[in-house]
Amino acid sequence: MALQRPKGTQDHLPDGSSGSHSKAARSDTRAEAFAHVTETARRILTRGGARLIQTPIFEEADLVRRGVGGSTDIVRKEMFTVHYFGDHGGFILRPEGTAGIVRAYLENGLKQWPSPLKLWTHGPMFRAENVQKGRLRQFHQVDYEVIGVADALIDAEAIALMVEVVQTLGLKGARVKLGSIGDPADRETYNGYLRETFTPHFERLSDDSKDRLERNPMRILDSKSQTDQALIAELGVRPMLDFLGEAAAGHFTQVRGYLDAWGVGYDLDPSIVRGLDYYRRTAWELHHEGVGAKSALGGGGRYDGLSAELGGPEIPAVGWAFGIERLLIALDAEGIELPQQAGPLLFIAALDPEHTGLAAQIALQVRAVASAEFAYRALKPGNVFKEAERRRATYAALIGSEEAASGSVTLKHLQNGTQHHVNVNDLNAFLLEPS
RNA sequence: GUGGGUUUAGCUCAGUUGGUUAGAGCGCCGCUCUGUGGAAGCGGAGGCCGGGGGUUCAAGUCCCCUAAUCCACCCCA
Repeated sequence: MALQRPKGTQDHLPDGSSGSHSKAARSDTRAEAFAHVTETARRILTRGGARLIQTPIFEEADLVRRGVGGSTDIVRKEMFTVHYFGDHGGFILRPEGTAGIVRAYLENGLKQWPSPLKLWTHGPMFRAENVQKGRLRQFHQVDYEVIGVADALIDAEAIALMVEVVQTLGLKGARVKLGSIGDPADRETYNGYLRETFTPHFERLSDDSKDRLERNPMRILDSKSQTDQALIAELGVRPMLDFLGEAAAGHFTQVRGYLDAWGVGYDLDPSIVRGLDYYRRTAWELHHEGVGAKSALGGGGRYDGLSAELGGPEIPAVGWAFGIERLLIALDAEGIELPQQAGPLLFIAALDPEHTGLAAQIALQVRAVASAEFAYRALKPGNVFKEAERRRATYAALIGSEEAASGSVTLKHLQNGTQHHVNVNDLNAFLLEPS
């Protein structure tokens, strides 16, 4: 096929655009379902005081490398770089939202706003990954960040908000997996412990885990290899939570205390490892069985170290993001139908070509108070209703010579079948009456 | 980067052991229907069978390459 979108991208089409209303477009490409997710997130997050922020979808390469972390797969092999003529270090299509938001916070002096500053955004992210279920090269996230406060109360609020967004959309099967990766010193201690523990048994590790032992030993713990899991059990490997320092342990206890008190459910998961380097302490993922191999809808955590890493002052922060495509997959798996754009309140058509302009004029008049569409050409009476029905209109109106002469329309409510002659001057008011 | 499956109309799919002009359902357009919709009937448009190469008298069908897509590994949302 000559015309083909780039690998790992999707067109977001109007809902139902495959032709029939009974057969929806593919669940992961419905533009109106997407909009419903972001609108729901906006409503919930802004109620909590979050302000909308939008940052560029490309950033300086150096910002992304330092923000995400040089040891991550994202930086090692998944970046889309932007080249152009000129003497410059290059740009990168953003693989996640946090680094750009923290950059904007520092660059624009947002620290003078009341603290903590709660921000939210949504938009496309880019990773040069191989494609599979719920994994795209351009995907979309809803992103929430709270900058400026280190208190555990803020972590707990962030988790509660994330859960509220997906539950408000109707999702039932999502579970929070909660852990803590401690402070950097704690993690260093723990990684040392893991290396000491596994190195004598190096040959028994899977090939992937042999790699992990050097790069990121914590990854061994959630390996899918049965031999790895058997070895972990046999050695009685202790969890990260045992190695939390006093400060991190206290913080984690507080987070859990708030969630318990508020009735926000979660599963304690000591093997939680975040993919990005900047995380500290609280880390969590939101999982759902419907979304494929990795089952993660999204994740979040505290990243008190990022600001300094980017060259700013030490500023504590916590945030999360979820993938909109993955959320739609999960909703689809639960059979949840999201609302799509409603049809017009009025569809109006003329019976004769000389009145089509009048029909359009009336539609324009009605648009002052409601949605209205018109037929661009004259229709036979039967087809007026057929066309109105196809557009899912509430009312159909037709104009023949009698109506045109008397300045009225014949108006029919398509659901209950009631019909009236309404003067054009009274039409707007009539349409607004409850039917 | 690796392994496996798939690719025929807008969508979901048939297509015999290779053999004339490639089919169905839904959808789309029109007619029956010039003052009343959802139905039904009839008619129509729409395909270089993902792309390229090869075998053959003959390829949607067999072989090779390639792309996309789906599932999985690594890893992430």
